[in-house]
Amino acid sequence: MQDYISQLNDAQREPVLQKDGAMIVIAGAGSGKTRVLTLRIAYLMQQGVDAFNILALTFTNKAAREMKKRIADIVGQSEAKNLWMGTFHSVFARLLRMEADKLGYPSNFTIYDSQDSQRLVSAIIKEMGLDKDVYKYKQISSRISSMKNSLITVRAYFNDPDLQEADAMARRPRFGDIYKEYVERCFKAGAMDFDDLLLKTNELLNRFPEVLAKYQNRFQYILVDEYQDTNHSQYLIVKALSDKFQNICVVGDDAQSIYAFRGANINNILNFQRDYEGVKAYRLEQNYRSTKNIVEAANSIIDKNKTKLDKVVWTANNDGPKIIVHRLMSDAEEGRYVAGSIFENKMQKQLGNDQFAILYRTNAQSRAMEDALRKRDIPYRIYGGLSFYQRKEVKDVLAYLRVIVNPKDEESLKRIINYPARGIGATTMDKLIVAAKHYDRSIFEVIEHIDRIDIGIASSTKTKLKNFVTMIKSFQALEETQSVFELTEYVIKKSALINELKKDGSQEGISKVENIEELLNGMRDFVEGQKEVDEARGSLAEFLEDVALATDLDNDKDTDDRVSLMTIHLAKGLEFPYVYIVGMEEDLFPSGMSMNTREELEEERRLFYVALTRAEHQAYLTYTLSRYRWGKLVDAEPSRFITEIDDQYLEYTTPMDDYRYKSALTDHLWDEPDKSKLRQRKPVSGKPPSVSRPSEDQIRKLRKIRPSSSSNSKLSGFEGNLEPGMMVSHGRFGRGTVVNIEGAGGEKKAEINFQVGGLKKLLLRFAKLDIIDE
DNA sequence: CTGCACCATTCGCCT
DNA sequence: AATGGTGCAG
Repeated sequence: MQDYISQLNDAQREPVLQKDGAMIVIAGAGSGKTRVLTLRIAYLMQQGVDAFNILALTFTNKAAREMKKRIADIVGQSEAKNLWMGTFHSVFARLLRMEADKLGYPSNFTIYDSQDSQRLVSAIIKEMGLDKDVYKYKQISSRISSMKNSLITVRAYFNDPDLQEADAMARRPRFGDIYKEYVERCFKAGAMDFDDLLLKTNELLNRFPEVLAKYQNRFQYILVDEYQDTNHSQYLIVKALSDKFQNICVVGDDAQSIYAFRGANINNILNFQRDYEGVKAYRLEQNYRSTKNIVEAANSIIDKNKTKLDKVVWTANNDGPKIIVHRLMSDAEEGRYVAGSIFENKMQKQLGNDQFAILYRTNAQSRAMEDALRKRDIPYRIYGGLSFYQRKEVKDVLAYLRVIVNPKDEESLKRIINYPARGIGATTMDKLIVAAKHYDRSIFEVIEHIDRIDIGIASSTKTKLKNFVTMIKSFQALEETQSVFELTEYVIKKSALINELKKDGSQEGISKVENIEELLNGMRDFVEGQKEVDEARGSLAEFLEDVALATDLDNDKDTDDRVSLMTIHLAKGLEFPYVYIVGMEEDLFPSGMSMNTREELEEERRLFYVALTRAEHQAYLTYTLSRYRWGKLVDAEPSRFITEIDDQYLEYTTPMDDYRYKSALTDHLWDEPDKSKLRQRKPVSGKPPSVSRPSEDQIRKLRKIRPSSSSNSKLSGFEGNLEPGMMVSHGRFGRGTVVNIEGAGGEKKAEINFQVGGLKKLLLRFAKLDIIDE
């Protein structure tokens, strides 16, 4: 243990050795935060803290597994096994299963993925007879999701005139009714969606003080990784659980906050110091990952953002090569260039494929890269996109399994009740849904008692329904004795699902059968793996939960030597010697949908920062002048992010005359004044930055100490904005404390706890507030 | 009820 | 480009 600790630098060592209390570690990219987290946990255990009393929340399950392994190396496998470690979603799914009955849920509740949620919303809109062009199910579903992430329950929604008015203005006055029906249907189906896993945890902890106490006592030490990407719901869970002991350590980097679109609130990290007593703040600023050139280029990018904590990442590494900027005519050419460059680098430097990553903003961009890599016979692996478990044929098999575990699962039942076709069509389903609503039962229960009710279903159809139920029940009986693998093999045969697929001899059909075989192989591994790990039975329910919450990164086959292709979001936390960031174009990166507000643009910029800082040795930026989008060829122009990098770190490798030629075809490029620098080729020399650690004086100069109205805000970074924790005064309500800020622009609202009037939510557009300095 | 064919829609990042 | 919904013939 001492060996490990002595290998840390001073900044890393301090947070590892501080056993108790609240602390925040602001960790720059590549500064060794995983090491700090790992060693901190190991150190805690060595100091006598029981593994059972430690909760560590990580960003991916893979990160949790790896950390656990490293901890096991230090403190021993048998101890490390008892740690609660995983993503928010998987940890609290596990907790909810143990306490489900308190919330009226079965412990074998189903987890709806976003597709399930969307299908249900879509069905509800249809059933309610609403216009599907006005009520778009994806939009509605995502609004429900953001409600839940902000802990706005159906009741809270109907208690908030502002929200209802907003929906009325958006011409969807029935949103609340859809939301209500959706929640009820999920409950009746014994299903929780992703957001419920957090929302229901909050509900559990709020409604049952004894449950809260139990877990507060259990989780005496809490660690949260990637704290900058927690949403309000997650924030409250952490707050509640850590409230008693206040031994909380959060780690993160505000500059890498890239999940606002799914409710992450960067203020959680910016304001952490106000949430706990005597918070110790640590900064990890030395980057061990990348060359000086990359680190400083990345700094020059993030410097353009206003919302950030003050921190200066530096490195003692070599300068390294400049970032290559290369322009191409089309996305296909971009693919060829990247594949060619990878090929050359491999040959010249004798590198493996796994030294390279291609990063893009959207999954759709992977296609051109794939084609080019295939032509060059370069092995690659795509992460993300349509994940294996979301493919139709795989989901169908899983739907059978889900119905076996939880017959109330409406979405799965609807998927399989007539697949393969067994004469139970839409008309019958409609009747069943109406009946289910009428009797307040699940559809499956209605079918079970189909003989005893008259809902106008022909007796021949009733027989078919009864056969279906009998089949499912026979599967259920088998679940007791058979492994997941054996059961599934039986199910796909007996349900005739596999025959249905085998009938289709097309290329597609064959690949579907192969996918199901792969699923079965995965199950076999799961069964074996569970046997090895501990005596957990490897039950069907556990398998389904793993599958529901698995990210594509979790299925690590990273032993094989392949080029990695993924979105920048997925790349967070990873590193590669050579990184190609493709599609550096306006409207794509930054995304056209994120250029409306400063906040959105800053998030895109952080995303670019994340992308660039994945590179250890060399980064390439490519952009094209035209690209296929939505099946059409559209013009493109270089991303503003290229020009935002300080020129001294870049090398433009595209010949100028070439550019001029193409630009004549796209005249508007000449009109953009600040694109002019793209036409210059920079001299290769450029002054190399100093090698030593910057002096305190330099750091002070580099850090932008920003004025802040609050005195305890060493880490605050906002300019003149209203923030939680501030004291304000209002003409009518008097003095109060800002509890929360939500929304943006004209919709921006502050939740304020007034000393006299209590909690109020005010639209900043209207509210006349004065900030009171302490 | 089934299956096919065509039309329309949508098109970000993720658990 | 790809998926999902709708309409029609059997």
